[in-house]
Amino acid sequence: MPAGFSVDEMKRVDEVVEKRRRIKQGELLFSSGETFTSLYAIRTGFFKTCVTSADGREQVTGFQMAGEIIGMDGIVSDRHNCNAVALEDAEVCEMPFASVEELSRELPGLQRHVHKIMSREIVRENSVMMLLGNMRAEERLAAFLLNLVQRLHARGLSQSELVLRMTREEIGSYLGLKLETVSRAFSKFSEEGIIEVKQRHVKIIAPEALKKIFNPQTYF
Amino acid sequence: MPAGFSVDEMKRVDEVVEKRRRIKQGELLFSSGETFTSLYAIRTGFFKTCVTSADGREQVTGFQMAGEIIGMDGIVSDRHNCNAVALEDAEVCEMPFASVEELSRELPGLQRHVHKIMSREIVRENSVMMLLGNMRAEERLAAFLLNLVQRLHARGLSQSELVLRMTREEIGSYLGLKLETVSRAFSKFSEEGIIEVKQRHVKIIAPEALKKIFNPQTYF
DNA sequence: GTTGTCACTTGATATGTATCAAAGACTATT
DNA sequence: AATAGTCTTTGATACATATCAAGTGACAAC
Repeated sequence: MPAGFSVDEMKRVDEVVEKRRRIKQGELLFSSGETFTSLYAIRTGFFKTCVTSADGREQVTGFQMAGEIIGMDGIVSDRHNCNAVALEDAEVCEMPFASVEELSRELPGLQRHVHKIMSREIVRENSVMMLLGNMRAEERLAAFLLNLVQRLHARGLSQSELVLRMTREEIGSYLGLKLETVSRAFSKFSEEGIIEVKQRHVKIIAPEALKKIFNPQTYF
Repeated sequence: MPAGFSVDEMKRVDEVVEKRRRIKQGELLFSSGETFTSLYAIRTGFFKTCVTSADGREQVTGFQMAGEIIGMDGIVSDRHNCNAVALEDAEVCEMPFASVEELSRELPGLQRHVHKIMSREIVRENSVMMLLGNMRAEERLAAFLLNLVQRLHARGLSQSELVLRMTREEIGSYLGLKLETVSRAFSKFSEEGIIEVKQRHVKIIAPEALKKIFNPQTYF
């Protein structure tokens, strides 16, 4: 994944990948409390990560797709601090963190890459905090949809059509809303002709309108 | 800060600290968009970090005190992605990130330490997401107070008394509440004899009651 | 001591989202 | 093709927090 490596270096990075692991839909890649050993690069499939409070409330902390790295929550305490659940059949590369650290001591490019991945996660969570703390339901959903298509488009998929891998409840958990509120926001967007929704199939008709909802001030 | 170094190693870690910088109350240590060069270790004082949306809404993303590291948001894009504001006169150590990376390639202990700090921030933000997404006003404030005293106590200060360095509005921004709601929650706790509040001076009378509010299920 | 400013508290009301409830739509199983 | 189960939509109502407004208290400057 990191660019700018020689053939030899690339080979060594490849060797860090210990093995591939297949995860079926609904299964856990890792769970909270489990000993941390590895980061995982998602090759195919779609995950959610979530934390659970002592009294059982669940908060989805992110949705991850092919090419993204999960497991960094485990580094601090040598135990995972969240659950990672496959939302569709998935395949990941297991990268023992000790090997990642060892090799990144030798390859500054890899080291920098690891740092950037963790920093990106911090910055992403900052913007989720902004969503949860300041935005209204429709703004949250607009931001969520725009973020999803943008990431899917970066993977060669459509800019305008997407298939949601998660339920309304999971979207709601991520956005700090109840599933009914998510459903109503979808319906509202649909009525306004901004999107077309058919179950989990979403077609974005008016991306500009979504952006306007997400961030009204930019448009006056 | 990291333990388990030899005298020589400790000396080299010390050398990474380029210079000290004093920040007056209300001033910025760094701001969003600014070029990222360094992490900062807080020696004394108290900071908030916050992000601002395009339409001017502000979200406080954290409060940081002596011994904590800020600036990791800047690594991913070589630009800072949040503002760091001193809430009281402060002194920080500037640690050029290039030097940190260089030295941590030689000292596995330092490397691990850097990784843990970033992972800790990811995990912290996960629990803030839980707060913002699932908890009610009083639960949020209870969690906030418990977290603050716990961190202050770890620095040798009282377990039960604290002086807030931030306004009700800043607490509210962090917790996704309006300042009036924060104020009402303080008053409620005070009426119930859980805390004593006198402006920014807070005395925790019944920590168990706070813990119970934060997490009702644990107590039945 | 007086004035001004800013932070905070408290009350009344408004509003957005949650909750409760029921029905409809899709998927998987048999 | 029928059935069960899950997910989703929609309506009616409840509730927590926001908003608006006024007043109080603390601190700094003069």
